[in-house]
Amino acid sequence: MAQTPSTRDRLVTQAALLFQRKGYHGVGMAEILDAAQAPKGSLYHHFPNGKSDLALAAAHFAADQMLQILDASFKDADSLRDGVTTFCYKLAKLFDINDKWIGCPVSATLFESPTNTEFRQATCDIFQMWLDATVRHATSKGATEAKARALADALWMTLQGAWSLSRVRGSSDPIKTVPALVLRDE
Amino acid sequence: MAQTPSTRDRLVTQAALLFQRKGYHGVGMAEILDAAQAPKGSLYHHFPNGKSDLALAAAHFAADQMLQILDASFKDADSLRDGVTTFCYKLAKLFDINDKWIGCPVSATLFESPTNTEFRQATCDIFQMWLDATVRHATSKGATEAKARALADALWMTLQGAWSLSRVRGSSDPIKTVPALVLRDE
Amino acid sequence: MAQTPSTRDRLVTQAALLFQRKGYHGVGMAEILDAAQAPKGSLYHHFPNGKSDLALAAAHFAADQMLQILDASFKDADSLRDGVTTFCYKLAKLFDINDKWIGCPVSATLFESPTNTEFRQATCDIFQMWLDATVRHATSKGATEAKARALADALWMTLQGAWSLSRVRGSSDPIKTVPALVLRDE
Amino acid sequence: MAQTPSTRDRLVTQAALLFQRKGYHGVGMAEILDAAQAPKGSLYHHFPNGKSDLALAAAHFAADQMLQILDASFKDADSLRDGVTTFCYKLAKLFDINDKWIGCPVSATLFESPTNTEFRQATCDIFQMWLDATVRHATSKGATEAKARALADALWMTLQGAWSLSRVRGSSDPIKTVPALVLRDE
DNA sequence: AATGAATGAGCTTTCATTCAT
DNA sequence: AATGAATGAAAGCTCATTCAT
Repeated sequence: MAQTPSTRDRLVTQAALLFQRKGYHGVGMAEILDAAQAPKGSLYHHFPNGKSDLALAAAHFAADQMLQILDASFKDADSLRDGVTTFCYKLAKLFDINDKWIGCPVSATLFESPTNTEFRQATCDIFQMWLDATVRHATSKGATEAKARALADALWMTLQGAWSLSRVRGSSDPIKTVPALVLRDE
Repeated sequence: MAQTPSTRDRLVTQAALLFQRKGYHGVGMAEILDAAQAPKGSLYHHFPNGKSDLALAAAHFAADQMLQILDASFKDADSLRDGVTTFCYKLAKLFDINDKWIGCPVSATLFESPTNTEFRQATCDIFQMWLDATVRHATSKGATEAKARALADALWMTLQGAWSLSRVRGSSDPIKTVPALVLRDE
Repeated sequence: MAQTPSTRDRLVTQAALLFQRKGYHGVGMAEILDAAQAPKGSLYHHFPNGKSDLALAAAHFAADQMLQILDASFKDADSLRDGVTTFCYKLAKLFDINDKWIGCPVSATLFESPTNTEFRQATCDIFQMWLDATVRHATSKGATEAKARALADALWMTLQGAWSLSRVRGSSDPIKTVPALVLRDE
Repeated sequence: MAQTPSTRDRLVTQAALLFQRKGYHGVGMAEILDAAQAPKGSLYHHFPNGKSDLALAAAHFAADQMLQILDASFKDADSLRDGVTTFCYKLAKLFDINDKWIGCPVSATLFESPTNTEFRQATCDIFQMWLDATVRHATSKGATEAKARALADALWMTLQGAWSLSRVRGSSDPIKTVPALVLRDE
């Protein structure tokens, strides 16, 4: 049943991975096309605005993946603590199997320049989506609305920092310390 | 008494600023040369290895600046809480006067590609320098060695994330929440 | 029927001519692009490795031209002496109509540096191709295999030197003395 | 008694070697200065016209060396054949100890472009100097003036070609065949 | 939807040279 | 005689994009 992914899908998948590793300006179109095994000219059919369209699509794709990991982590969790911990350890594993060098798939992809408002807005929207989902999961595990919001904020901010530190140190340990840091009050 | 800075110094200063805003690959040599009012050919006299040498020098320069802000914040602080808070608010102000779009000056400058071990090592060294200084300040304000270490780790990791979030939101608020997050146990 | 040559063909032709006159390092890409009336970016579409790819293509193109001149010289020749003499005089004419400043199209193009093994191997292959063809023509005119080999060796070595001397003196006379030098035993 | 060579001498020696290996355009001033351990700014004191002056000095220096080898080869020679053979074998040895990649020190250094008349004239003068010396040695060994001239012409032309072929093949064998080729009539 | 050639602005870097000291 | 900083033109090459088919 496993179909060969379409050219468009391959482009998005590979772009997401590459941008996440080397940043928007660190990846060239040729590299993406090569990784996706896509012919040179076909890109602008799928993404009329070229690289920026592709980056946005890649960021949204990666954001959805992240959301799925979050949902899966909380689905079978017995507690808030359990859900957060599972989520962070899943991300730590993802980090390890990606050469210990991936960061937040969205900020790595969409931090392009101070003046790119389209990218900034998209990043903001995605972060809000993640925060909202986290709040939902936290309240479903018994947290108050206020506590859920505070936890979600702390979780995602700390995760951003943990990704940076993990890359620098070449170890997923910082990511694994996130639950302890954000759940101290529990 | 204020002397005109040397060409080399102007290059480092401007490069530090630009890399911090747009990342290593997001800044071209021409842009740096232009900002530093330096002629094209003179760069490779001071930095034989070109852009990468300049980026390393810029990162170390920015790292020292950060250290000075840290030292100044703790010098007149009455307590650990006071020092951390002053430090974060100084950074928040720095963020605001820089178009609300600067991140960690080191990771923005030296996150180039997974395989660049020289950059990764330099980043690691600078982070350690920051952590060591923070531990020193914390113990001098009465914290135990263990507590000082834990605080330093949490502070710098959370700061990394706060910078990201502040950029996304166009507001220094996330940076200002860092003290509360890392000092909850005090 | 004469079609406009393709961009690729124009690049190869002009590159062959320019390299032959000024050597690999003496010709810039801009000069070749200009001579071929080709836009800057198109070169790396046809020659992904840039200048070195183009030089190899140019050398092979020039080598084939040389082979055609050799074949034509021997085709209607009544004797070995006749073929060799016709060949050298054709080359002398070519030298004269090229500002009296062209050398061996292959060594001028591919003598780049001692460590460039790819260029050295290509040069070696082309020389062998010329030698083999010469041996074939010589035997077809009645020479023994051994004599044919000795003649081919002497011819091409002497020709190399004659080109050098002709350039220095600004006269095709040295080239015209080659038949006498290599056919003394006939 | 062995003095440290002057900066000027070191520049000429190293330039001669480098030009001979990589050609005039294949060697940069920085490379020469580095090889000669000479400070950047001092070159234009010794060679006001820069690279071209240095190349001319290097070519003349190498030409004199060649003349000394020629003289030494004929000084103790019992016959014309003996002198020519010794000379070629000395050159073959020189070729071998120089990574099997040196050519005529003069044409490699001074073949710059078709329009450089100063270089062309210098090359012509040096070749004439070599030819004259060879004629002198040949007549001193009993050859007639006419025979001596013919031999000198053949010797130097064949040598030029032999150097090319030796470089291509990475073997001094072609150089060693020169005596046989030019002395067939003896 | 797909293709490969074309495009020229832009990239980082190297060039031979000149300057003030 | 020597020095190292300065200089900008030019080097070879890559860029994201567009075009005709």
